[in-house]
Amino acid sequence: MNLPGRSNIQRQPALAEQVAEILSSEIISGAFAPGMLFPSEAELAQKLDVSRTVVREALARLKQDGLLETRKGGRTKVAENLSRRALRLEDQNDLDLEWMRHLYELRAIIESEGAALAALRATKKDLAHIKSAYTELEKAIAKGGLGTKESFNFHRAVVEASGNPHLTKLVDWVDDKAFAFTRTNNLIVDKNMIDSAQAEHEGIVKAVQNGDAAEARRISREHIIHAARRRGLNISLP
Amino acid sequence: MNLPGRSNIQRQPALAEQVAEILSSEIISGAFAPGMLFPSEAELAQKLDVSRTVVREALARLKQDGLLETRKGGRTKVAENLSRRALRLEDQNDLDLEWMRHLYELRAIIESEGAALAALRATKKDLAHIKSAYTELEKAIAKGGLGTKESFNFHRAVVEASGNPHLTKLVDWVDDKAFAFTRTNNLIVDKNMIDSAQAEHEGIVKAVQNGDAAEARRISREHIIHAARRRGLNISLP
DNA sequence: GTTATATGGCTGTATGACAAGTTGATTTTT
DNA sequence: AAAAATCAACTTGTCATACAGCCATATAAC
Repeated sequence: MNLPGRSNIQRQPALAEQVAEILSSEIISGAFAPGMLFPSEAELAQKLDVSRTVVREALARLKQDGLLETRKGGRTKVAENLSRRALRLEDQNDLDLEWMRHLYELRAIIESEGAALAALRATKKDLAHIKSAYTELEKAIAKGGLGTKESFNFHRAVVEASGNPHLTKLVDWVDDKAFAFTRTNNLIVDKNMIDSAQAEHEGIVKAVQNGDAAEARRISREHIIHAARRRGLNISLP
Repeated sequence: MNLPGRSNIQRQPALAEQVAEILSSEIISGAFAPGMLFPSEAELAQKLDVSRTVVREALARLKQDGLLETRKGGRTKVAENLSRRALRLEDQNDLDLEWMRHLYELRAIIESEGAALAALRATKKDLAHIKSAYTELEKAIAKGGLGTKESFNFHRAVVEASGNPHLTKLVDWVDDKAFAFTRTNNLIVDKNMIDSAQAEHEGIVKAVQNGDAAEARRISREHIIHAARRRGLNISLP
């Protein structure tokens, strides 16, 4: 017998989710212009042949994404400017290597610039935070662990020192996706890899401490490129 | 008489929105660990003293954000890895200058790196696209317009040539927010500003065309810094 | 012609009902 | 005693209905 495995059995997504998907792509594709009136819930329910409940839950999702705006009594409108909408990198399959390669490329860019800014702006508190995260990482490795979580915290501590909350949030987000990739891929690691990675971490700490932005950027960028390579992702940056 | 103006009258957000806000912050603050079971809809409805309908719409929003996962019959769980969640820079008031300053800083970083990559990777098609967008922008300015939309398209064309879809999407998103700021602030512009901006645009085109990544990066970065300064936002980058 | 006033339509909320699936304890079987 | 089948309680998904509150437009009154 050769069963397909639980995870490959396709479960029909909930109706509300399907409806949200449909309406969302309609809006994004431009079938509804910004500011335009949206069909009423009753009309949508009738056309899609679902209950108003389902339509409302779908609309709730679109509102959350900033695609629609509603007012009690008034009619639903497509958002005037979509600038408020959330950023979402369509969650491609985690195993899509090209997708991940581009993500690591982005990561190399924003983390290295974050490190450069950190070198210029890190307060004493920031620096203490970075060093503490570095120590934690070292401890985790000494214990024989991979230090995945600690590494994540170290990178976060560095970018936090950049003083730019948007950049911090972005790096946080991207790193989270990258680390998820590591988790799902059960990466084979040897002591060598970990040691060289840790050497790079140390280099970042020193550069930030010395206020050497260019060096912090350089090492950080190299570090991510190496990290990507360790995961079989080949990236090159100018 | 001194009325507060329509936009200052506070409208009570819908219950579902408030509930979503509450639950969302509970999760993000860590009160619910990833993978943890979430209270049932009935329980939430009772505790929050709202109907199950409201709870369900709130949950629909959280599901859209990738914070929760549900299965018919099974209990709702906090997402195991929050990596799928959407990125959202809490839409602070557009007039929060510090917020905008940081946004422009981020913009300078990612656009300049996008331009650098574009210089290395732009195909003939990409280049034609960039040039066409540049021409459109010139036309719009010649007509006496601000060319806001055309400028947006030009920047998008450049980053698209980077060949990195994530970076493209990110730049698109950030630019959209930045341009919204320009719109709402009714920027005072003089011919001088427009001309110097256009000169910088031309510089980017040439650098990309020549495959000069460093130059493309430099000009692009300067360009955004100037753009920010024209809007009264002072940023400095290493 | 301008100002009040109905009116129908829309979203927001609540309630009740049932289907379909999961979960964990209970019972049965081995 | 251990494994398997059963079952009952609970959970999410969906539908239907009802009504409150708000909005825009048509209608009536002045």
